[in-house]
Amino acid sequence: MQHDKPFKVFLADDHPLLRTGLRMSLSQHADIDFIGEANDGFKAVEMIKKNPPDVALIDVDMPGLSGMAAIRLLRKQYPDMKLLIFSSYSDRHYIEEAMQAGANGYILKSIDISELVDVIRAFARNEQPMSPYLMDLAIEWKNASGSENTEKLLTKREKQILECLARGQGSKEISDSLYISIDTVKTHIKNIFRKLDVKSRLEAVIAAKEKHLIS
Amino acid sequence: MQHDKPFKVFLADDHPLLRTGLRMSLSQHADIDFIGEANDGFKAVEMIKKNPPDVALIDVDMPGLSGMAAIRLLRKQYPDMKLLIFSSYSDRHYIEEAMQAGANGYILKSIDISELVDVIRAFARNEQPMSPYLMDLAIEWKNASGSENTEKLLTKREKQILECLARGQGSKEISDSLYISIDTVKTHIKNIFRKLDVKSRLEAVIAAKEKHLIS
DNA sequence: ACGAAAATCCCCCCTCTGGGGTATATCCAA
DNA sequence: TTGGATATACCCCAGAGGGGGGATTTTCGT
Repeated sequence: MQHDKPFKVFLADDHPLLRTGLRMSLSQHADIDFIGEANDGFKAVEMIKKNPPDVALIDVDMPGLSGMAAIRLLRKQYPDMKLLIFSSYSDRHYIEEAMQAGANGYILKSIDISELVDVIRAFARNEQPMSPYLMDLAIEWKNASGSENTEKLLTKREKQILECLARGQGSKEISDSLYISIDTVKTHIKNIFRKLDVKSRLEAVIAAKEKHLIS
Repeated sequence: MQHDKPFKVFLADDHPLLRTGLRMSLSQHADIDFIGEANDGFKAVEMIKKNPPDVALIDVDMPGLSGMAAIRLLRKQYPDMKLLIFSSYSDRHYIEEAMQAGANGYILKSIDISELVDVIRAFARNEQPMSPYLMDLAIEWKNASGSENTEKLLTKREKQILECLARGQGSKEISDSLYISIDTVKTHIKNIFRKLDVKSRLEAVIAAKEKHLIS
């Protein structure tokens, strides 16, 4: 491997200290070339298009364009680029969302630097060092058509009403703000309950938040 | 200032890359001595007690002991140490909680490195470079007795029942799980509503989450 | 030991919620 | 074009939720 060209690595993260940390850490490895960094999703996409890396580490939580959205954009244009989500949280739903957006991996920021370097190398070499957990998830989606499970579960109107519920609005308030009958609101809510398998507004909001159907 | 002893700076954060970034960045400044780092609140408190710094940057979101809790512990023992919360989010309630816990400042991780160095220097020199926003908040607490507003607003039992509400439990379920009458539960809930100035369980949970009274 | 705060329980009353139907107009894809 | 999904609206009804009291015991700080 030492005789190949160095891997080109890019980082998108809005924390200057963290970018410095990676820049410094990777500069000690001759087989890795840290070609650039950005502090938001838009700049990341722009820079990556000008100078495409082999591996891109992309933070989920950035101002402007989020990491997820950036990956969705990049994946269309670069089917083979290694796009790795770089996140603070091991939330199951984030991981699922990332993989569905087209990420090749999901890396926690609490990772040790030496391990991170190994992971970057492995991805660059096409070794796909996925954790067993991520493997399980990937398999789940392949057969269970998981995307529809939460994407198309609720209709637009139902999602809209769910947002109202999450704000604590009552049926009357919702019917007033949407200019529909209170009975219609109740019907929608009943359907939401059935689809989410819950028995109260509060449970519905909790379930929806867990499934990232709402803010 | 160049003739004084270097400022001793400590960092607690669970992201190795970020720690490396700060270590590297501060190593270029002769007037700053980066004396140590920890990846969780417990280790941070322990290390700080062994070798107290002048300025400690403490991440809010760490495994084990949180940054807020660590600051509460440290503040008791070191009234003059500059304890700075280091956070990704500019959530108003986080900031309030941090200041109430005894933090001297609240620094966003998106800060530029040069600016961060300036802020650390300013705090070490006792200059208190607070943002106008933080100043306003500080003044609010001084006269409005803000600490009691959310700290002692709800009794233990009420907080406990609020937790149950946040899980979506109904009055009957709560009365069963706490071995009290359903009327008592309803009384507590009525008191919670009055104190939080809301009219429904859902609103209560939303308000409580905003005020960080519950998870 | 005292008084205040907290926790417990009960009453009445009315509205809202949640579950069960049924029905119609619309729209979209097969 | 035809059937399924969607959005709309209505009915009934039991039970939970929410607002107003009042009362007792327990806990806790001074």
